[in-house]
Amino acid sequence: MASKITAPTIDDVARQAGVSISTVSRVLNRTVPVSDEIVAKVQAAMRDLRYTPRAAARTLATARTNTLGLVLAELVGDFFSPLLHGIESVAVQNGYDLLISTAGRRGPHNQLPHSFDKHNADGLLIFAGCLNDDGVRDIHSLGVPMVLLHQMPPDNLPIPCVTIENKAATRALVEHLIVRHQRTRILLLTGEPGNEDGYWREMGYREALERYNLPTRAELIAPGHFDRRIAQATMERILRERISFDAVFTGDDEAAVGVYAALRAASLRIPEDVAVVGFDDQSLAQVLQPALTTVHVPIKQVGIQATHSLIQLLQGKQPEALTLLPTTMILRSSCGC
Amino acid sequence: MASKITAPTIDDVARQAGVSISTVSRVLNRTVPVSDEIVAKVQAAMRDLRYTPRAAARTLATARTNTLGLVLAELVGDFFSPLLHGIESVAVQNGYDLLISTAGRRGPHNQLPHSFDKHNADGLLIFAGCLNDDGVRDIHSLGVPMVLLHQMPPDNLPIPCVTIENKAATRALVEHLIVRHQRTRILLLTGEPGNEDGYWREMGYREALERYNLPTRAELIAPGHFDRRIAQATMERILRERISFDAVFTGDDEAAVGVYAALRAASLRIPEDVAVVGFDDQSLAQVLQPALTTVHVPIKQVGIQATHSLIQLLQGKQPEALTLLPTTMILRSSCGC
DNA sequence: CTGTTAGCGCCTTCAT
DNA sequence: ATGAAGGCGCTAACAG
Repeated sequence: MASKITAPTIDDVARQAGVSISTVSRVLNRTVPVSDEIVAKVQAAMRDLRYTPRAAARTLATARTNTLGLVLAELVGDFFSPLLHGIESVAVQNGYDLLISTAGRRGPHNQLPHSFDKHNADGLLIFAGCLNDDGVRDIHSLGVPMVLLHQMPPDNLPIPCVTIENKAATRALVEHLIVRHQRTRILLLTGEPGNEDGYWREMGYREALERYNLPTRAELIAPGHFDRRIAQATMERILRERISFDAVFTGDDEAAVGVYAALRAASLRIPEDVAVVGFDDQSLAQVLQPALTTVHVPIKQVGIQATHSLIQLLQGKQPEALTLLPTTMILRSSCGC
Repeated sequence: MASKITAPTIDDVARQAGVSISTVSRVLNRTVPVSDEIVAKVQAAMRDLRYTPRAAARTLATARTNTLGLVLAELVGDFFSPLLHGIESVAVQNGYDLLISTAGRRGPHNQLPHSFDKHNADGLLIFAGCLNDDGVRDIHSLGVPMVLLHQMPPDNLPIPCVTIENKAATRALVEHLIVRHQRTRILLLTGEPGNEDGYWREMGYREALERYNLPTRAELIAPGHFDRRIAQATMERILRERISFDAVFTGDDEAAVGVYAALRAASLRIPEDVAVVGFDDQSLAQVLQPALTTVHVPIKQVGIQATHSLIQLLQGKQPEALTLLPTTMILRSSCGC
């Protein structure tokens, strides 16, 4: 395209080194022993010519792209960086490139972004919220290797899934509020409908209340959507309606930001008037004043594990069907500790 | 690989539709008019067979990958998400995929990550801190279309560069501290050596002091490296050494987090005892207490502009050599306003 | 408007 | 240990 002088090909290298292209290919791929002498000559020729093999040609010949496709919902937030970081580290370590794509923000779709058919990547890493069950089924039926992150496969399809322990951690957190800090009217800010993390966190919340014979009041369950603005709006409404509460489980840390803002605007003190706890332990959590009590999520590990599983799949091995990464409660000051 | 049954090719579609492969290719690429009737037949066949063209084959035939390579230093921080978001939006809009790669954290390298030769991507987006001057020269001499982000090309090479206005904004910010808030001993936390943003911010700082005949004291210039931990360590040292100061320009918002922590630990009040200002306007800035006065950086725009420039380059057009995006001061409470 | 054919650059049997 | 030749799937002239 840009340069008129066509880049050197394997033929150029072969000619320059006085060998056949198969030999060049062999030193390139170390697939078969080649005499040291020739290896040296070939490598010299490659260096001279500044030769680099054309990825497309190899792919066409081998039917492997050496590329992992990453499908994400939205490239936002504190969450996404460590995840990608984890994925990237094991991908490069295993010689894979990373092709990135976002599914757009309109919620789960039933198709991949059009560029992502099975021929651009050897396998797919699919984050929750990108593909609905139909979409997952479809890709799977095409025989595309894939692993799901924070989302269970439909119909018990044998698709590896990597996610985190949500329910028990939430229950422990809410019980902490009840037992340690004598809170009885605990507000729950939910995730978006269909979000599995949100679903299990809600289950954990309900279990904790039940366990201590506290009523589950409908007016104490409201949308937070793991979003600071939505959480703030919800809190403002609840304050306006004078619904009484003495604690709030914000669903995630991002939502906690909105909760803090609303509470501060209403001159309510944290944790004296209202205890606040989040989930994720994003880097934000330590910055908030008072520092946020939350649950640590090993998000980088999620990326690492998922990528490992995918690579195992590509190697014909059988990865763990479900990897449930442990989470741990982080007590800071916003709960009253 | 995974599926034994080889995926359908253009030949299968042609056979099924009763036409030649060129015709199929034509309806695929809309390069030449095809009769409606045949278009319909071909599309039906494609749908039946669940056909998707092999990207590698097209690439080999056309010498185009339809992929943009993104070279980043580290996938961390608030900074990176909006940048990637901007890049991604214009990439997909123009039919490009995104291949991501990190250069590792060991500072600028003189080579691309090995997977990133010119044959994997049509062009490269290179973020500051990934490639040193030698590296940039090298890639450029290969004729690879590229644009630099937050980094100027060496030797006045004609490589488009997209960056932001650092110096004037910093000067205005520091002058604000001087004029509005009567600060005279203003600490500067610098970026890493070689970081261009940091360099220009330091220049702005110096100009502001000069302009108001304030001395530039060596002990008031110390490393922050745009990193909260390093900034915090530096602040702790400065407090320990009882160096006197009444304000600090933290270099960026991330460093401001460390500064806040150190000042709080020393029971110094912001802004009464020490005024603090940052740079970037990351989402953190509003979360900090007191809310951080800073400079807004249109980081998503940087991504958008850079990608536009790269695409222009790929289209043979001549993009702006240097795009300097404007920044604006955001007055919040940490400066005393 | 449609079909035929020659590559694109590399890997991979198959010989040697 | 090395060379020769076919083919991966698609596009792009070139005919018709």
